[in-house]
Amino acid sequence: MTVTLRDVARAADVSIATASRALAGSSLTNHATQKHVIQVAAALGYRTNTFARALKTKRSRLIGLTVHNLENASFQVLASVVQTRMQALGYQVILSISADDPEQERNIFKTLVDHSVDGLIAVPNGANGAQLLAMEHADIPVICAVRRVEGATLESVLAGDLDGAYAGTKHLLDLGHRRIGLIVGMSDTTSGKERLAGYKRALQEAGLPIDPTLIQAGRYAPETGVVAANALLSMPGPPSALFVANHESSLGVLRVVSERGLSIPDDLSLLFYEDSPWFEWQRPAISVVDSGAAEMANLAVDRLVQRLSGVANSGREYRVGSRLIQRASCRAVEAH
Amino acid sequence: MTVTLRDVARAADVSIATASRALAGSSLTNHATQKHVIQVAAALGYRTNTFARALKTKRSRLIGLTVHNLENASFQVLASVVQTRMQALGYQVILSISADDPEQERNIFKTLVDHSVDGLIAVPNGANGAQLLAMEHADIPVICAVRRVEGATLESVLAGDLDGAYAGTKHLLDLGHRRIGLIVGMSDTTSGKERLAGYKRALQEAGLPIDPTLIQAGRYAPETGVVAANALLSMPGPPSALFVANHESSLGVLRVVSERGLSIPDDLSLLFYEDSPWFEWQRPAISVVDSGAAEMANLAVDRLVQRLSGVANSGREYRVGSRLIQRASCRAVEAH
DNA sequence: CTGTTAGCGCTTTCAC
DNA sequence: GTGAAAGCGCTAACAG
Repeated sequence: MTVTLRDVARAADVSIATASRALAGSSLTNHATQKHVIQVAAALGYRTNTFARALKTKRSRLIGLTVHNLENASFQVLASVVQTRMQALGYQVILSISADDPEQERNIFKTLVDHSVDGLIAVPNGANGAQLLAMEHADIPVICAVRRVEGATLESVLAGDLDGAYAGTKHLLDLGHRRIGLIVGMSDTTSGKERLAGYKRALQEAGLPIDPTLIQAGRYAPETGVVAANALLSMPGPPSALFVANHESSLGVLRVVSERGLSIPDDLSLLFYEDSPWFEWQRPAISVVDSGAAEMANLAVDRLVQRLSGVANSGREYRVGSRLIQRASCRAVEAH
Repeated sequence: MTVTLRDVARAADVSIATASRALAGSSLTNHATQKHVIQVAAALGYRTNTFARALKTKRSRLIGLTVHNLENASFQVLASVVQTRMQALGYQVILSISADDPEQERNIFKTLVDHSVDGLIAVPNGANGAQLLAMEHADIPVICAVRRVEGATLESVLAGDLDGAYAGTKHLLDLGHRRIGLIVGMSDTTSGKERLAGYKRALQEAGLPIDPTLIQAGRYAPETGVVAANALLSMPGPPSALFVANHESSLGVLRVVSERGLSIPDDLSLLFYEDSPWFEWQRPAISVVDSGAAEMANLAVDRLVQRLSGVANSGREYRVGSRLIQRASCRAVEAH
């Protein structure tokens, strides 16, 4: 039924080994033979059996991609870019969604190893570093994207979160805001920690005290936004600006703003983190610290491709600079 | 290095065949042997080689998933649901992005066959029906989702687009709108055609003429929205409501509305199609005809699971009913 | 430059 | 119930 290499060899009147070589375009020089074999193979509709090949060569031409979810705009971009570019290079990508859950992630990695992926691009949870290191040890290159694993010598492509949060906070400060609410990720994540640090640095540089009640850290989820925004906005001396450095929570914040009938930026200035196409066409358009998702994705692919071609693990961290994009959701206020 | 079945067999002091059976939990009855083998395997850290198994059994435990893009909220949901549920069933999903391009899609299908996927859930372009049929012929179940392929006997899980567009249009009509601009997909797509039909039917039932200048069909892309909205809004007698039944173009429409400084719903009523989390928290919140992406995704998985378990191709079309969700972007106007 | 040969690790008849 | 043995389709020595 399916046509095998043997059929091709027979039809082309060469040995099975020659057929294999011809199709692989290897050290073989005889153009005539090669051309002939290729032609015959095409005529027969031959397609090489990926399993037989993988069983022999131990490479699958499959790569793994793990993200927390597909709601986050950065992860959407990552998934699109990785799949499109790797496909063009002859790799297929196995997509997995970890929900940022250590145990699910553990299973995912195990399964990916079972499927002998040739490489992995992962937005890691942070708790399964040993497993990732074991993959590297087994010669499966791993590139961490967006998040990294503390203490593991893994190549990581990250955003310039500290600088980004600093720039965002400074922007708000320059506009005259003095009480700036921060909604951020948990401090057990790279981005949560760094963005918080950037916020604090900007405040300190401005000689302002850090008011812990103005800082709300939570999971990367919409609910975090509603809880945090409500807490912040219900304070006795509520902030005049909200810096939402927790992308998933943006939706929740928008909801609270809407429910409270707040007018942006008159009643409240809003600055988000990680751009999304929707932010630009909100009314008003929402200013944002863009973390460069597409650039990170491309860099991650570049690194993986390098590693796949044999380059050793640099163990290095790459950073893509953040950019403040001013739109219409932040207004200047009288400093008091 | 890697521990194989043979190692397990040796360590458990049984034949390799017995080991295989024990692990597979097959017709073997001797519980003792089985338990022992399983224990030994676990102790050794044995993991079955998927390629060797696939080479032998011709099933890969891999399924393909093809979507046009990951910007469309429905496709995000589809991808999330399919990957999460199939993973739980022990399948991995190979994600591919076709960009709605027939040629790319052709290659994707070919590659998926090369990787011997056990099944496929596809948002088809429509032009590669023969290939899909060939897959079915090769015993690879194919489930079309969101879109179908004209004239091919493939199971398809679709939205109730005609009824949805009818309900949406009727809603606008009931609100008193008489000139309703429609932005829709091309008529060579199921959804484009059906939504247009629903729109027309509602108009006809209301005894209103169909003004072709009020209908803008285009690709599923943001640009379509800007071109179409500009065309519609620049007309001598512009529509008082826009029914954007082309999800990808919503972004473009929002942009035009924003650029023109139009106030929603005072200057213009807006009704979108296919819900997105962002629509709810726009200001104003945008009314929408929700096509039930999650329900479609789940149904598609259900169907695939059935087919995978041996159920024959029903060749049937399944429809998930649409639902009108009224929010704040449509207002009543004086009928004239 | 090309053919012969030996498996990759597993499942699955077929005997016992 | 369990073992022996035959490959699945391919690649990669190793000869020639």
